[in-house]
Amino acid sequence: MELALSLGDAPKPFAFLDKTTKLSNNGTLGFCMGVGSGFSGRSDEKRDTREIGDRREVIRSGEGDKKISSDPPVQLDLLPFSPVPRSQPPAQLRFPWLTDNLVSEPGSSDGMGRGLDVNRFPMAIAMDEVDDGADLSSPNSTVSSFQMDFSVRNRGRTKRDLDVETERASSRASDDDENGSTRKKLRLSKEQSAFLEESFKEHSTLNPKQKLALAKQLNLRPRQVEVWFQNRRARTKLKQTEVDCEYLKRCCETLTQENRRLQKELQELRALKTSQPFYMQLPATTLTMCPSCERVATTTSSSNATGTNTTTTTTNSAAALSLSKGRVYQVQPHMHHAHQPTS
DNA sequence: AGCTAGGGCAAATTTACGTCA
DNA sequence: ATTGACGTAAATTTGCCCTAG
Repeated sequence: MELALSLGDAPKPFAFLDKTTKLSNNGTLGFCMGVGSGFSGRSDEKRDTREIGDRREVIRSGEGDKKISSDPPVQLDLLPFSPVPRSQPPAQLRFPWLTDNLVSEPGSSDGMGRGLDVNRFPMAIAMDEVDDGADLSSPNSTVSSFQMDFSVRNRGRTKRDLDVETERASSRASDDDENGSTRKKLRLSKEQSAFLEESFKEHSTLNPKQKLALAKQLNLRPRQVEVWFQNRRARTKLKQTEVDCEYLKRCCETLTQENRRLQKELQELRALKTSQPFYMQLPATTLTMCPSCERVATTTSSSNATGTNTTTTTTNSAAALSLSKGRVYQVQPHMHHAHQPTS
């Protein structure tokens, strides 16, 4: 059995999962389990990641160019997962609502565009590190769907509610920046969290500009945004691990049941062999499993007046096993046979 | 090629906050 | 109203990897 570890890699549902589910429903189990490890595993593993299409493959240096299976069976669909590979400089990822919000809207008094009006925050945060470079504004940018959703979501709440909530978080952050003494831990407001969550759905990692833009947008320190994304990735991985664990448990149970069933069958066959010795008079049949093609060759030896006659037929293992039931047979492992052409 | 500094990330851990009995 | 336990999220620490100089 091959276990390929690949936690939460692909953003799409797994075809493999459907397959294994089907198999399980039939009371059998596919002997190929992949359990994902999307965050490239432990830190002590040398790793490299590369994006191929919308797929991300994890390559560990200790394994040469061997790739971990990219088809894990159970995927908790929590991940956006199209992170920027380390090996290449982060391309400008699309954050449509960000790019818009960073550009002063013509006719907009606050200059922050639509959506979260962070200018309502009384405390200005130290954003001198924010690069006001032109890269942040895209000529093709449009109002993002999230921004629309964000506004809709807040519609039921009063302006005062939002102000109070976000002010609490941001003012605490600003206080910390200012006095620099004891750093109080702040809870992000629901709006800030939701915004970060939406960003995370777009991209689970941020390049520096996106980080700064998000920080500015939410009136947080860039470090806070960075930490939030780190923790979010950790949470996602934890959840995925739990899901994988559950899946493996079920696999284990199924395999145990199958093992019991086979043991029982074996016992029955043995009992049959001892209770009905007349079967021994039948010509002995040798089942030979070819390790490469997994075909079973049955060799029947019979004696006649002129000598021993041996015939060999090749069939697939399932058929051979079903034929062999109720019949005395010998199993000879590792006997190579000449592959006969199959029609 | 080897070295170093800087940055980013994962993992582990700590700490502060919010909730509930 | 207070308190302690507990869960969770924010923040910190540590160590590794990668890249640029």
